[in-house]
Amino acid sequence: MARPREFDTTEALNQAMQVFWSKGYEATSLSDLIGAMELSKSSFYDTFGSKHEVFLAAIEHYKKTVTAQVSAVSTLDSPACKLIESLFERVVSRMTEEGGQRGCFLNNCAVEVALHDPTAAKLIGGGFAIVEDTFMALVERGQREGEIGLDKDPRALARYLTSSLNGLMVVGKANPDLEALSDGARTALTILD
Amino acid sequence: MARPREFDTTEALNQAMQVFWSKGYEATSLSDLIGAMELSKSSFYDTFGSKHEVFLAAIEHYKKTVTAQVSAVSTLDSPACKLIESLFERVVSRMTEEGGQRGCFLNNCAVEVALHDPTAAKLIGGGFAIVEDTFMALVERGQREGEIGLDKDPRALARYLTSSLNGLMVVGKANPDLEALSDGARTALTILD
DNA sequence: ATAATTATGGACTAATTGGTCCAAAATGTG
DNA sequence: CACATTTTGGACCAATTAGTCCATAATTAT
Repeated sequence: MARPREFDTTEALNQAMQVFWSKGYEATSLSDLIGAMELSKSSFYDTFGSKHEVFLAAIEHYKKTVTAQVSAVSTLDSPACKLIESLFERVVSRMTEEGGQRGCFLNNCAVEVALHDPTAAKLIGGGFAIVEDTFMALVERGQREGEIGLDKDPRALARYLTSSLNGLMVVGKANPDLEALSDGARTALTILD
Repeated sequence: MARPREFDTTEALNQAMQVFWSKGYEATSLSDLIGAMELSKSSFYDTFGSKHEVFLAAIEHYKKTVTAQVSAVSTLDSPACKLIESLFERVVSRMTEEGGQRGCFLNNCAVEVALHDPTAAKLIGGGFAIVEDTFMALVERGQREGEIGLDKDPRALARYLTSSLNGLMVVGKANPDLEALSDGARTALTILD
């Protein structure tokens, strides 16, 4: 029987990503996946191959959607520093709101699987690179527009911002405290002055 | 038969911690544990109760050993800034050396289980607090000794340093690149000047 | 040496894991 | 309507999961 014509592979992948994001790779079972993706086991293996392949596809999907959104921020025409600040603010408020403690999917994957899954590690590293490049573009713009001192190395600053942002999400997972995260974020951003 | 007199509960716990640290909670099986701990399944359940209880005990063990070492750094009598720098350097060099990509156990646990295991989350949060308090003590000493400006809020700075340090380890997991991590660390520390 | 204690290996669950396979059923096409 | 295609549910698989239990064996205390 032909798969119902309205079946949406991308949406299924999105659902898979949500599950992996919430539960982690190991803790996600096949029944979790086919439940969320709303397809049968046979179709699952037919279309996606294996749990691991879906996982890799989910990482890619995250990069194409969530990470791409971050990347899109750099095209807005507010002052660069404001945009950087807004990225940090968004993370802090997401981490402290009800049910927002999933953090960043790339982040979670990096910690859980990078060490034992080189294929995934490469994809994840690519995702971090997108974020880093976004920050670098913003820093360079900030320098062009005179907000950020020219003495600063854009690449180093971008690397710093990337790891700082991820640090907030990790610490926030164990202790999603608004004051602590705000302190961390605010202090991290003083470096731009 | 009495457990061989030389049996060392603390050492067994240490071995358990090593496994959890390397593989994560979900990916660690019971046979992994009893193999590393060198005891029988029956003794395992007899002495430790369950996989989950051993996990919690392993977190505590980490706090008592590794985290305590970090904490001990604050008692050394080098200049405070030097000590803070050395903590960052240590993380960067460990993350980039062969087989050092396990990162921080608390960090890994926070990401993998904090969301679904409140008991563990509390223990982990306590571990982060030890690190934060260590940084705060160092900052305050730095201020007393005139290295760090009095305009800075020690608590906020400590929170910042804690999340920065953890950020380096997360990013380093996916991409253990010496230059990238050094950039991140060096930039993070410029805030002390 | 004997008795009391205590840890052990291994048999045993019941459930779940990821994954395969196929006959049946639904669909698209002529 | 009939034919080919495609997806399905569900049976099935072997391996593994965390965890229990007990008769046996080793140790300690008397």
